[in-house]
Amino acid sequence: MPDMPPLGDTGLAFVRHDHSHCAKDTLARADALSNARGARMTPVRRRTLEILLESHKAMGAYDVLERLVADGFGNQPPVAYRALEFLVEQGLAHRIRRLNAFAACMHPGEAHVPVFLICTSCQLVAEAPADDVRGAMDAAAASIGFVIERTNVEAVGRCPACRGNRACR
Amino acid sequence: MPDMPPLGDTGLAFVRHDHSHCAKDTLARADALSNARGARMTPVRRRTLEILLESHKAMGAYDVLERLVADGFGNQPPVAYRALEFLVEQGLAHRIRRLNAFAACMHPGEAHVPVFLICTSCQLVAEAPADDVRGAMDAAAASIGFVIERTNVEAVGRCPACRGNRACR
DNA sequence: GTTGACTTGTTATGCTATAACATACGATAT
DNA sequence: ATATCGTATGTTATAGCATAACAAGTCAAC
Ligand SMILES: [Zn+2]
Ligand SMILES: [Zn+2]
Ligand SMILES: [Zn+2]
Ligand SMILES: [Zn+2]
Repeated sequence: MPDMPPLGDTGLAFVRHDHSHCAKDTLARADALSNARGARMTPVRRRTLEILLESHKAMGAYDVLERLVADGFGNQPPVAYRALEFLVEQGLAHRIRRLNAFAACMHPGEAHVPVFLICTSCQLVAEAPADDVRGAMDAAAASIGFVIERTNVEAVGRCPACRGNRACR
Repeated sequence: MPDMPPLGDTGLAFVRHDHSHCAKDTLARADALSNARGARMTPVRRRTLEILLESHKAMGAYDVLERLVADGFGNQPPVAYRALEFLVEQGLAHRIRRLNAFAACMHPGEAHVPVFLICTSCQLVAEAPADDVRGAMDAAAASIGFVIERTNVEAVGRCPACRGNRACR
């Protein structure tokens, strides 16, 4: 694969790339990770992850549900919410609170602080590497004796492609 | 005021302090700011800010609404949402997405990147100063050509008081 | 006093999320 | 084998969050 970005594939979402390979690879890593942990990657859960991996956009639970229904799974909200909850717990997906939506994790198994860059034009969501963001937050918190357990760090703005295009996609 | 924290009152929410003074002062600054800008601080809007300022907790729109109703304002959701929207636009309140709730800004008029520390035990929310958090985010974004417009940075964890108490408050 | 911009009230609806219970499945132990 | 137990899924019902759209009131400028 000659014109793929290097392994530090930050912001891959905003770069033209072989997404089918990208998705397949991430799914494989997720499977391996689940196996190694003894977590049960059941059909609904795996299908839910596949659906999230179809694009670098975030999906609402009800959108995921629609897709699951089409595949013959139960058609009530808990079906989607439970599968998504499992994926989030396993670090295979992230919840994007700003969008009330979920996105597949592009770095499953790698220790990383998810920082999301959300393009307001094309709706793509990239997971940026920002370990120093977490460092800065820990420092600020520590200065007042607060101990951080979990974080949500999200930013909306415009991706390189959309800033280039007048009309955007 | 001898035992008040110094002006860099970060994490004030987690420190015992003269909150009535804290609230009155913040409200006064908000009023001044609105005046200076020609923004219309109408009765509902001002009352909404007062309600948010009653504590350092975040409040859901429907909780705010209940209070507004008790004061004789309209009792439909848009009444609360519109007032809250105004306050957020004017930088007098912040939306805490993780909680689907709103909190008064404790630094109105000061340029600041809101970083919220949310205690899972006592529900208090502090606005920490973390300009280097924004710096780190901008750097990460810039490295892939993304331009950040707005951010949500939130952390849940435990505040100093709650870590000290076995049973918490 | 009429116009026009803005604010508030009100109706109605849509979207997001979870509690609670029933059923099915799969592994383990007797 | 079959009883048992934990886990996963299906299903019903409801709770919680948010906004569109229109009507009615307010206020200042012309
Ligand atoms: Zn991809
Ligand atoms: Zn991730
Ligand atoms: Zn205070
Ligand atoms: Zn603030």
